[in-house]
Amino acid sequence: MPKRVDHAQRRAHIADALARVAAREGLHTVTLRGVAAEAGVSLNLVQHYFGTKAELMHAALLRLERLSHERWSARLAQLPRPVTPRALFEAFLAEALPTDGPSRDFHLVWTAYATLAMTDPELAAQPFVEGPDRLERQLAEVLRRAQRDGALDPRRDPAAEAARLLTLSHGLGTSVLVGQRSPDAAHALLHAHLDEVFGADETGGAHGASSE
Amino acid sequence: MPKRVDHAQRRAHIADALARVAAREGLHTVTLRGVAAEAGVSLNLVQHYFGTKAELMHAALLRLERLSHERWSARLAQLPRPVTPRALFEAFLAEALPTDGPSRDFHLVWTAYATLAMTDPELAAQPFVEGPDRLERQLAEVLRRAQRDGALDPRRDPAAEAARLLTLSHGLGTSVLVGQRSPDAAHALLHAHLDEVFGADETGGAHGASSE
DNA sequence: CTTTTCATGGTACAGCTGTACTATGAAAAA
DNA sequence: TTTTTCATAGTACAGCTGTACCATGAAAAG
Repeated sequence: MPKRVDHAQRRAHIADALARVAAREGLHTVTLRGVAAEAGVSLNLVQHYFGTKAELMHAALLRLERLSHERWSARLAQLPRPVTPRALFEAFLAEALPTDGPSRDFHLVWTAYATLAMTDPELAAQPFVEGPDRLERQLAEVLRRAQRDGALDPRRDPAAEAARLLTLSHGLGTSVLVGQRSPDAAHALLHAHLDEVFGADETGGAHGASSE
Repeated sequence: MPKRVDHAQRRAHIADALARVAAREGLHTVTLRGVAAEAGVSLNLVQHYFGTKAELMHAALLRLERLSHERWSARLAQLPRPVTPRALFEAFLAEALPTDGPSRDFHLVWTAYATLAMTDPELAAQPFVEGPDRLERQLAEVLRRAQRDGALDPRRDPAAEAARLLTLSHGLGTSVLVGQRSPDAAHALLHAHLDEVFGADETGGAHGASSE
């Protein structure tokens, strides 16, 4: 055998290059040559590790999903214990909104993929269904626990609240990406929503709906 | 002068053809030849009425926006008077979700355009900022009136509630388009949200969150 | 009737894209 | 050392895309 190369690493390197190009110029402008140039490799190398463009696109999507999942897990892991429901949802809110540059890039490309998947049946719609579904169940479970601990009004439906929060954050995310809302405004809105769900009406908390 | 032709009509015909192609196969697959074939005209005719592809794309977007605005106005106009806030929001909810085929097609293409606008600066992001902004102000005004009439808890912030409702409906719309949620489920969720905002908790209304 | 105007059609062309093919050189295996 | 294996590079090619150009015919204007 010859030079011995870590295939997974090479594929990740190229997939990341695709994500950068897509974030900068749009997913629809992605070409094999463009990705190769961004990755600093030859066109043939991209072909060698992915064969076809469709497979590259698919692999880059899977990588995006994996990285996103890992970021979320890492953020959860470094929450101060014990993890209060409110803290967990604050973490979610910080992760789900495109605030800083890298986060914005990720959400941009992810949204572009989702749009693609709406019409391209071969591009698996799985990530856009199973991913959110899993997150929704996870959040619903947290809410159920919060109810048992008395931190959430027992009259609320945990599943519905989880769905509403996820949907709201997603909608706010795209409104930020498109330039309708500032990240701060989105953050404030989602924060106010959490206040309402967790019943901060009477406590007079000085959270403020302004920036920061 | 020769044959006399209604330019606006020809342009609308071709723009509609673009929308159909985009709804069926994705906005990224749109080509001048494809649109021409869909419209049943020659390639040159598309060039003749739009000159460049960028202008065709732009014109089709403007037409989408105009048609959407007209649909919304028409739905508002045929509401039974006097228009109660709740009825108006029900109408909004019915218009904003991709339920039937045509509505799904519209939201699909609209979302694709929005995704494009996130990275293409020349494609005006205006429609995706000014449109929602105007709608948001409109809904906020309705909520303010509702507060004066005692139909809405005065402690609620009309602007924030309008933003939340719009964002929620948009998020639900994409979740339907991507296949995560059924139109009925989205409808039920938004309905429950309205119930909460308008305070239907204690009235015991039998609205039901099922498929109707 | 002539002439002009313009809607419509056909075709050509340069550029880019995905993909296939061939070559080379280095390192591991024999 | 010889052979094999594979990472990497270069190149070719057919297809499609946007755009420019030319042709034609009919209807309005003179």
